[in-house]
Amino acid sequence: MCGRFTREWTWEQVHAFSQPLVLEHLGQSNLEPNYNVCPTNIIDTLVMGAHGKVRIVPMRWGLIPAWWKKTLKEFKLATFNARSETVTEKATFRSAFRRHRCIIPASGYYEWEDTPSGKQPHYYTRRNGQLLGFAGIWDEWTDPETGEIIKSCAMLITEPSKFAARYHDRMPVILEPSQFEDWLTAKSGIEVLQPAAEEVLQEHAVSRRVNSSRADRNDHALIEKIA
DNA sequence: CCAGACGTTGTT
DNA sequence: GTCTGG
DNA sequence: CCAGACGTTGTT
DNA sequence: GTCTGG
Repeated sequence: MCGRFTREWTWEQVHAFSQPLVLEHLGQSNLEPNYNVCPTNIIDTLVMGAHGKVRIVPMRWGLIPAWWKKTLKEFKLATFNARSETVTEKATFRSAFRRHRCIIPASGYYEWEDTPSGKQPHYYTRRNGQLLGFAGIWDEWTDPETGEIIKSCAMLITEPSKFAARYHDRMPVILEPSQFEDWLTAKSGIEVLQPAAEEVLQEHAVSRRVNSSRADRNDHALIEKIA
C-alpha cells in the first residue's frame, strides 16, 4: 500500500468530511491541487491543536522516533506504515501511538495487480466521493546535524476488507468522521484500528503511468478510470 | 537506581 | 541482486 | 509501491 | 521517549 493520492481536494472538503471538528485556518491552503504521497515525502496531516481545534500540519511521511540519535541518512527503516497489531509494542511507534495521533486525508490510494503484461495499478476511493481519513501517528525529532525539528508520521495499516483483499493483503485504517475526535485526542485505542466496512470503498484501474515515480503529478490519468 | 538498547514495511 | 528516488 | 540505475582506471 | 537488564 503506497502511492499517490492525486485527486484535488479543498479546505471545504476537509471541513465537510470532518464535521465533528472545528478546523483552524480555513482558507489558508498549503495544499497542492494534485498531491504526490510517497515514502519520505511531505504530506499534510490533521492534528489536535489548542482549544479543541484541528490544525493542518505538513509532515514527513516516514516516522522518525524522537529518540533516534544518529543522522537522517542512517535511519533506513521504512516507517511510513505501522502495523495496528503491533503499534503499541514497537519502540519506534509506541510513544507516538499514546500521545501523538493524526489523520491523513487522502483522495485515494493505490494497490497493484500482477498481470502477465506487468503491474496494473488500481485506485481505491470512497464510494461517496468524499476524502478518506487514514489513522496516523506522528513524532517530533531533532536533526542532530542541523538542529532542525522534524515532524514525521506513519499511517496505520491493518488486515484488508474482502474488497481490499482482491489486490493486497493489507489496507490503511480508514476512520469515519464520527471517530475522528476520539482518535485525535487519544480517547480511542487499538479497537478502532479495523478494516473498513465492505461498502466504504470503490476501485478502478488507472494508467500505468502511475508506476513511474517521475510521473507528472498534475496528470489526471493517474486517477482516472481506464477502459 | 542508572545505562543502554530500541529499529518498519513491503515483496516472493 | 540491490539500492535509490519519487 | 515501482522504475531505474548500478561502472573502472588513469590523469589535470 | 520508554522499556529492560542488572
